Amino acid sequence: MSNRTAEPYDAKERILRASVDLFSQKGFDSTSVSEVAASAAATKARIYYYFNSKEEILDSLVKELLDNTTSLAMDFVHANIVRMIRDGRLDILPDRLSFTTDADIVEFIDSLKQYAQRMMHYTLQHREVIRILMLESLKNSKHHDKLFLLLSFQQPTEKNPIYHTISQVDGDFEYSEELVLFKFFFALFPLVSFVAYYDDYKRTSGKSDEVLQSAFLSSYEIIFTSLISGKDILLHAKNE
Amino acid sequence: MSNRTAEPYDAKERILRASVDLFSQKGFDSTSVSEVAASAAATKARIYYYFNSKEEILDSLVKELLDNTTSLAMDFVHANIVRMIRDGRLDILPDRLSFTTDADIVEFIDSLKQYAQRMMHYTLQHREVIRILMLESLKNSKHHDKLFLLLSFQQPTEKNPIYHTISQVDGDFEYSEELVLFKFFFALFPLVSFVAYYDDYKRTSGKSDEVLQSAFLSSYEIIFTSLISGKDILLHAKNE
Amino acid sequence: MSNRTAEPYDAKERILRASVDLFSQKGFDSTSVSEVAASAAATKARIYYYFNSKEEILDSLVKELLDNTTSLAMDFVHANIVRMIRDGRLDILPDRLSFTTDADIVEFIDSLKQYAQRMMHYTLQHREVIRILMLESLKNSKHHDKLFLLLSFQQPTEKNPIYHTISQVDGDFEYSEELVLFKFFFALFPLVSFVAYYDDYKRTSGKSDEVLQSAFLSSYEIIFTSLISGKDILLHAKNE
Amino acid sequence: MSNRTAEPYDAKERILRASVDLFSQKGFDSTSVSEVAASAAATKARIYYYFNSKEEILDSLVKELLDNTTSLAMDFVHANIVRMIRDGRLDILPDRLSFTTDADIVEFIDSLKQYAQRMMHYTLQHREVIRILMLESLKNSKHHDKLFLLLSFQQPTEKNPIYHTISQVDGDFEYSEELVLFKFFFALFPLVSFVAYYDDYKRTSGKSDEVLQSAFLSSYEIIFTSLISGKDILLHAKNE
DNA sequence: AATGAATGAGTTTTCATTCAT
DNA sequence: CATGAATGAAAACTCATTCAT
Repeated sequence: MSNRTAEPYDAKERILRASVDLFSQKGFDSTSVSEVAASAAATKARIYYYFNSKEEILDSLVKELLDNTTSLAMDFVHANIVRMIRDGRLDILPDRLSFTTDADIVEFIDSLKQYAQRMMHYTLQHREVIRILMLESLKNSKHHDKLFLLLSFQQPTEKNPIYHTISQVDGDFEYSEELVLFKFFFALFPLVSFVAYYDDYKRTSGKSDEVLQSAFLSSYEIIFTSLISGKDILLHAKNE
Repeated sequence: MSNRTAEPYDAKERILRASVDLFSQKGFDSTSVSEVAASAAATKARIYYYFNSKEEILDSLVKELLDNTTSLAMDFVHANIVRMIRDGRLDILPDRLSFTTDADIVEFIDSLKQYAQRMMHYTLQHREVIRILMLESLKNSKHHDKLFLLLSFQQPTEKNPIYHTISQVDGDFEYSEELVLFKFFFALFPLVSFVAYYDDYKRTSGKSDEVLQSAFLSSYEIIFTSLISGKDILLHAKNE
Repeated sequence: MSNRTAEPYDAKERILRASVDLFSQKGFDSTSVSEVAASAAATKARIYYYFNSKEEILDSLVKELLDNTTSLAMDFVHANIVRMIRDGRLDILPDRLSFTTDADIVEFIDSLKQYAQRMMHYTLQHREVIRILMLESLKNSKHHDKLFLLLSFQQPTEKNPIYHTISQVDGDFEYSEELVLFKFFFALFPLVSFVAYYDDYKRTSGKSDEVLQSAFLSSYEIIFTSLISGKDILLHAKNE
Repeated sequence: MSNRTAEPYDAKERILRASVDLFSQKGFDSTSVSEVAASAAATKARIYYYFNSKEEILDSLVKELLDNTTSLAMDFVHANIVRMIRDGRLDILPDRLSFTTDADIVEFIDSLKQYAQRMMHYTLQHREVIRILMLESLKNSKHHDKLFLLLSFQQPTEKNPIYHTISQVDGDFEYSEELVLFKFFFALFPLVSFVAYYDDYKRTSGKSDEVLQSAFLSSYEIIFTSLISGKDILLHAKNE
């Protein structure tokens, strides 16, 4: 309100956007504050007026992503899992979800589809930050474990809010190690990878956004369907 | 041999090993040549005697990984796919592999298991380089697309040798986009992710190497089984 | 009075006090205006509202010290030296003070003791500023010669007021070079050093304030007694 | 030997000399490495090749001074005090030195004069470093206590070598607090002050080096004569 | 009267690379 | 073969000061 003049965004926002661009293109370490300044049409000193260090810019970006994705996840958990457990329509077993009726399964899978779509869209829109997060998670950086936190929807300061929330309605639920590992590397990482490498894959494949995204969601659906009782691949695995 | 003194490896090898360690811990950009020199007990000048630039060290590491994994893959292709196509026991369809008899399926899946195990073991042993490769692939670096090359077993100088080799025995084989995407993000990336984050996941989960690796292979088996005709999840997807 | 709020001193005073603290701890150069602002619970802009520059804060502190010590010295000169010269009880010779009677010596030494005590107390109370002054006097700063001015009780704008005052009652008094040098390095500097290093010396020696101060005054008395005719060490020196 | 070309001193020496000049003129903090580089006709990078930090330059200078002055002092202690104690000609009492014969006093004072002269000459030659040391000693810097160490001839790593040496020949010697304080502020500090402010005092007084130095030594003689039994001012103080 | 926002010029330090020997 | 010495360029960050409001 105070600044109705030329610049479309205020300086702080411009610095953050420039940082996202540059960090995701060249990596955090290889991006100099001078570059950010030039790209954001700000002076270096101005950047240090808003942020105490280069790192704080990164922190700011990472925090926002973690907050928003956690929020998305919590919405889903509340609106579906918690509700269905409360209604006695869902029980969480160590190796699968157990629903009371087939209609419950259909409903759950349906809401899961919508959730996957929302999450894919949000993370695709912020795929540069995802890429930054992946980059940092691969090093011994301050944000080393942030990708893990993201994937388990934990905040550094508090325990996994999803786990906590579900615990309150289903005191003794627990996952098998095998299920957790499967979820991690064959469900969560694929999403993160898809998003992080989206532009590259798109360029290589030459396909449209729509084709790629719907192909991904189809595949994803197969995976998470398999995580649910009755028609799951993990049961196959168990039976083997 | 030329070196009568104590050091177990020659200088070049020590430099490469130190680089792997440091690059995978701190990232390529954040590792200085001085650090590599100190860690390798060599002088900076000596590093520049063996390598023309810091980048050339990285190139060397990446090339070796690509050569070896491609080699592993080609062994499998030759020993199984090519042989079975030649013998008329296998045909590659756009969305699945078609085998002549159930025994062929069993044999193929069995060799696939062994291949997966070999590949997992090799990449786990070189997981630092995998991590470096991932790091670089996420940036606009020179090695930006090396992870893609790795995943599609292409060398920068030549076309995909697997595709090429199979083409010679099955002139018109082709994959569906959906299958390729699934393979990429739900089979290849999970392997790469598993390997890259192995140490973190192990620490977090507290499980033993054996438990983790066999859990991963079990899950992996489910995925690649589903990529083969008859018992696949992609068929499910199609039917839906 | 104008300030209804909590702060015990007005902003300007707080800034000066914070500056004394910081300048004497870290030196003028190493203290940033931001630090002063933080320490004084004021904004940087407010500091520049009261003072035209960082240097002006220092000037202000130094001026106050010089004014007050000069004032103390002038009191002594007027109340004792001027009075005794006027009364014909004292004459200043190049290398010593000459008194008419032994009673005059006793009286003079007695008032000198009291003066030394007052000066020691005042400078000890403001020892941070003394330290700042010493610091600056050792550099080629604007205040380079302020310590000399202090020690000779001169103000930058006027001649030595002590000299001037005494001249008015004793037109031809003059000091020998040797006496001046002795006074400087063996009387004035010891006082300044004692004050500047008081805290350090106290910590090192582990003695109480009282012990230290009275030990110093005893020693000091020996020195200035020796500056007076009859029982002086300078005469010894001359005789040698 | 390797560099017989243009530069009269090698680079490291030039950097140290330039640093002495600048640090003593402007203070350590206010001197930038760029200035040192320019003044030493070296590049900044070259300075950092020889010294790990700006501080290390200072450390180097301070260390050299401390080593050399300690060395000078130890020579005196060995050649005189230790020798005379061993010969039974000297005993150290809490408040004075006690000699066996008058000839011993004369001899000792004579060697003390020579020592004072040597020390004055050495410190005058290195008066910039003395000034630096004083500057730093007045702040809470790393070298905060180095002036104290200098004045008590202690090295940071070892105890006072003089004390230690004398202890070996006179197990129970000890000084009175009053004597120590007198020595500090009326003997050691005057020397340091004289040296540190030599150029300023000379300019102000307009006297020649010879006049100043001999005037100082005369005064100094009075002081240290007074520290010796028989003709001392401290005895006066005691008697009072 | 008071200040939040901003900055040009500077700071210390690092680094990949070169080259004479 | 191998390296000690050297550096131009750039890094992250600081600071005294200004000024519109």
